[in-house]
Amino acid sequence: MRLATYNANSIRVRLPSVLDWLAANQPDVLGIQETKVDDPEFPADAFRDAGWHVEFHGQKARNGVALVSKSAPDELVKGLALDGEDDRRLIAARYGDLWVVNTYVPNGTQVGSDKFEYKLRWFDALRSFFESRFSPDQPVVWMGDVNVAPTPDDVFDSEKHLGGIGHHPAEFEALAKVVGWGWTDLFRKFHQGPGHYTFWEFVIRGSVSKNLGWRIDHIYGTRPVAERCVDCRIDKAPRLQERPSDHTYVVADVEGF
DNA sequence: ATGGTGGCACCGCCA
Repeated sequence: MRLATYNANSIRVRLPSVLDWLAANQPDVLGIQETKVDDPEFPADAFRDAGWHVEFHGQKARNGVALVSKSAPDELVKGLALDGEDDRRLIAARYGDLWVVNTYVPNGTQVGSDKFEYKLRWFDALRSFFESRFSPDQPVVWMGDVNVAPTPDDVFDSEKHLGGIGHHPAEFEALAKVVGWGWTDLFRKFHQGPGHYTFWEFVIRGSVSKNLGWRIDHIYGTRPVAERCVDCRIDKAPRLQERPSDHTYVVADVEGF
């Protein structure tokens, strides 16, 4: 089973490169975040014409998530119950024995803002989601843009960014509470140390070649998944050099399922 | 170098 995650920052703009990547890499499930399109406008036919199943939960202009897969999901969940809002940041599906949860965690915009508080509450609601629906003993994958670089190794110049958005102790704590439910960071099972990033500063020229980045796109597995995970790697998006705002794919290979 | 880019909306907002 090959699993992958990708922040598209507009699925309509990235559609050709995503279809190329799917054909070349043949994942069983790809989770996409920031599709930025309302469901009626989602380019579903393009995926289906290429032989993929696709499920999506989006909105106009921002947020939005999708799951592309080789086989059709057996169960589907859309949205995270929070403040009675129509959440468009979570989509989850069961493929046989394996559940895959794909999330786009709120960015938070600015430390101390209402959006920052919302981000922290969103993490709390996500932990409740996992608690109420799954057991850490069953095979579950959680993937997506977590919008937090949780350790000094996960962002360039940690000292400079500590206390700022994406690298704040309150975010570390909120993410740790979710991870503490029973998740293993699959990338860190295989790679340690600094410099492994999935997203680069988009307003600094040459940020990609200077590796001024963040590791904010993660794939987690419960123990049954982590035990069978044989590789997890970062695969730079095809047009990354031209478009530093592109995130990259994170790919995990798991035996079985 | 306290700058700068990109997508989508709309005449700014968000990342």
